[in-house]
Amino acid sequence: MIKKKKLKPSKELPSGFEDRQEKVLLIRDFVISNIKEVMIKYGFQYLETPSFEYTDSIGKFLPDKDRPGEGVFSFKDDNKWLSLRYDLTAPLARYVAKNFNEIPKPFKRYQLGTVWRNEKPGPGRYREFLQFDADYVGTKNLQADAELCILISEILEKCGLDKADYTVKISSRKFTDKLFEKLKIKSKYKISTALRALDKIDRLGWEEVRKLLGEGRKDKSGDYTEGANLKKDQIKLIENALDNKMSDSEDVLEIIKIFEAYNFKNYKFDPSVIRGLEYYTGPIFEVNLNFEVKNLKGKTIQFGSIGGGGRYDSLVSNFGNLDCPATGISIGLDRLVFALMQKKDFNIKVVRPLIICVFDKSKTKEYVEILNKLREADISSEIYPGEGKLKKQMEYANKIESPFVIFYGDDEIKKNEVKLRNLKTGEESSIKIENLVDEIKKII
RNA sequence: GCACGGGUAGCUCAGUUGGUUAGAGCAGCGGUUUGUGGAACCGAAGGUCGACAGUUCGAAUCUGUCCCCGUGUACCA
Repeated sequence: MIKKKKLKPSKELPSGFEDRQEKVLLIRDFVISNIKEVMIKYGFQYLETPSFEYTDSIGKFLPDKDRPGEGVFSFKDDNKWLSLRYDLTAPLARYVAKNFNEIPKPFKRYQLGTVWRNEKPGPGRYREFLQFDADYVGTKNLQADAELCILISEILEKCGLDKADYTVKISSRKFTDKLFEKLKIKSKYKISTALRALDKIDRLGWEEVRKLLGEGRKDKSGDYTEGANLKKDQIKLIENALDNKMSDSEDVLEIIKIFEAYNFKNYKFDPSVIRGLEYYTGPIFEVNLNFEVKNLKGKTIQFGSIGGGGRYDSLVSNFGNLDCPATGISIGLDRLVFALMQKKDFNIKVVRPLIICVFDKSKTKEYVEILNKLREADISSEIYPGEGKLKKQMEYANKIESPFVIFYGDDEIKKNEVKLRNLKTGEESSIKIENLVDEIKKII
């Protein structure tokens, strides 16, 4: 026999995927319950769509690639390409197109769901994450856009953030369209390169962005990025237009008016908000946090936005000849939770069971009697689920941070009582069986 | 994709100019009272040093290729 190397399965996670543990999940649940309350208050319907869609219905199809739409996870099923959704907006558009006659117009829905992106992960950026999405479909009324910004603020404040902790930035695709028109910049390449450069002002600053608008930029690792090759005076004019924090874009002005009617103040017009290039057609928004966020090693990181959105008046019409304007906003919940945990001390109560120690397996019936009394009173409890000596059972109780351990051995059974040990203080007390539930309810 | 850094025990890491059987701390397992945890002590166990090829009497260490991870940068509907 030839000895072959045993191939062990890898215990590593695919890059960009994470195990999420209880503490984080409980805070995420808290955020989700706040979201649901706010959405009900604002009159939205709850919707769920599947994780997979046909590839051509969730994004652009790239016919020259063997694998459709780089950036999504796809596989071929029965000769048709399927992909995991990369956001909740495209599936919504598909849903609206499919159910166009049945749904009310306007249609307001919210959705919570996992989305997947087949991209290189980075600090705080995963390839699988939970997204929250709220959309108004079938209305051009800019009150919808304004309400989205307001409702996001309400959610954030419900989660414990102050007004100073975040800013809703708004702009409009029309602002930059107008600007480039004025400067007679017509090349699509130049416009998209310039937009991407402007999107980086927050992170890189004007000095670097000027290079990206001009000839190009070399980053500190030595990598070179081609620039938009604009002329110096054009760059200057762009800079001036963006520094002048007043919008000349009608949709932005109207939204600001609506904000005033709602007495909503925590917004900022910021023309450097760009957000993707493809489907937004009008107002765009972005939600930024104003406090420092540290990574797991304690290093302060550029956290970027936790969410954003905008108006996409032509997305639904891609599915057919449907005239259907829409606007939406989304939040990356995992990122929000990560930041919230650093800002606020959540004393989320993690419930741990009381443990009934096992002295003798043949006494299981007696243990179960105690267990049933506790569980009937909704007290989290268990009979020690492993095997081993009392020492091991105590170590287990300690490790899972159980509040109390119950001893119900021969001595106690004879006296019709249990011994209760407080794992924090080490105190022990004897309690008659009939008083057990009441006594425990008192101290827990 | 591009650039730089890194892959040694379950985890965090050390390993000197290439030299016998590759080390530590923590965790885990057993014990120091078989009815008492969080501390301490003792003991045993745990690794084809990311993969493959090459140089060499000899490779965790040098060279090449590939894979994976991290950071920056680009892309991101």
